[in-house]
Amino acid sequence: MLKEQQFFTMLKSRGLRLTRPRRLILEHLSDGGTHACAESIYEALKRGNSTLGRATVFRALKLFAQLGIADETQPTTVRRRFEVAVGKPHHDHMTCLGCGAVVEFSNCAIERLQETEAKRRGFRITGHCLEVRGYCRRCLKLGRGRGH
Amino acid sequence: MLKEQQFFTMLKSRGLRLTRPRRLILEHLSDGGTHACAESIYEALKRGNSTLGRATVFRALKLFAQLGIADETQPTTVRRRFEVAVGKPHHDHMTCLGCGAVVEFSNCAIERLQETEAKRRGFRITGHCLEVRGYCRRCLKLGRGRGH
DNA sequence: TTGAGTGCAAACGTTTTGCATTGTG
DNA sequence: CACAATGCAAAACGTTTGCACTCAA
Repeated sequence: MLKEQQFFTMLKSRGLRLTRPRRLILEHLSDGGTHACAESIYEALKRGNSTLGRATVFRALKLFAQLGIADETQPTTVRRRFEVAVGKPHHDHMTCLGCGAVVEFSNCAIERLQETEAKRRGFRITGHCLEVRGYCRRCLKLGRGRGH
Repeated sequence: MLKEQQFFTMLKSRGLRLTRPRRLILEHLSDGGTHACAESIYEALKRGNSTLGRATVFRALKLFAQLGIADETQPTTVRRRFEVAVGKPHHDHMTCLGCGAVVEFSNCAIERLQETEAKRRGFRITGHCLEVRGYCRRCLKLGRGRGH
């Protein structure tokens, strides 16, 4: 669990400040347990803190993600993308957070393991999406994605 | 590859019609190769077909997905969700298309295989998201999710 | 000829941005 | 006291919807 002192240090080293909203939002994200969205955090905190703005929550979450304190549960869908589902070999994606490049890959063993997990739960799979996030070779060479 | 006659039959059996925009959009999705979004399809087709409307593309893509002709490449994110990334056990999701239920699971072997694929490509993983879509035990019992 | 499908524009819900104000370090 | 961060309102963005018109069967 992240201590407030650690948080303060992380911010300070980048010339950033530990403010009341940031403290509250991080606290809520930690305690709330499961995957929270900006709106639910906003609503929860707004009750006890009537001046909080939505934009602040969005800005804080983005910051936390950049600092590696928080992660997005699902990959960010900017625009919905579709592909023909008939007779096409499946593939997954590695998305580079540095340059946006998308590396495609496929691995049958992963698919088989998914199938195993699904069977165990009586779940019938019709499709899946695996998105790996991180930094590509080129960005790592350029020094991006070092501190995580 | 889906033949036009097949497409026509699929539509007709549901009282739907094979229209010029639908034919063009499906064609583009097939030929275009990679994951297309509504906007890119719209722009591409707009050039040769000046009366096409954006809404038509969105409606067609939704229809194709319902018919099983097309699949969404990424899971649909309504609101971005975040979780604390420090000292929390990772888990993935199985989402039921019948009732919306989310089944959580985790499998280290899958994670290791991802790592292997990443290493092979010089990619450094900072996170990932795996969403399996299909039908849960309960919905299957109720007869949902039978047709392919 | 009928009603499914379209194009347009306006509405929607989530996220971002501009800017004057606040408050941390 | 400087300037990072905020709250607000307006803009931006992808998507959906209402409606009169069109066109496939």
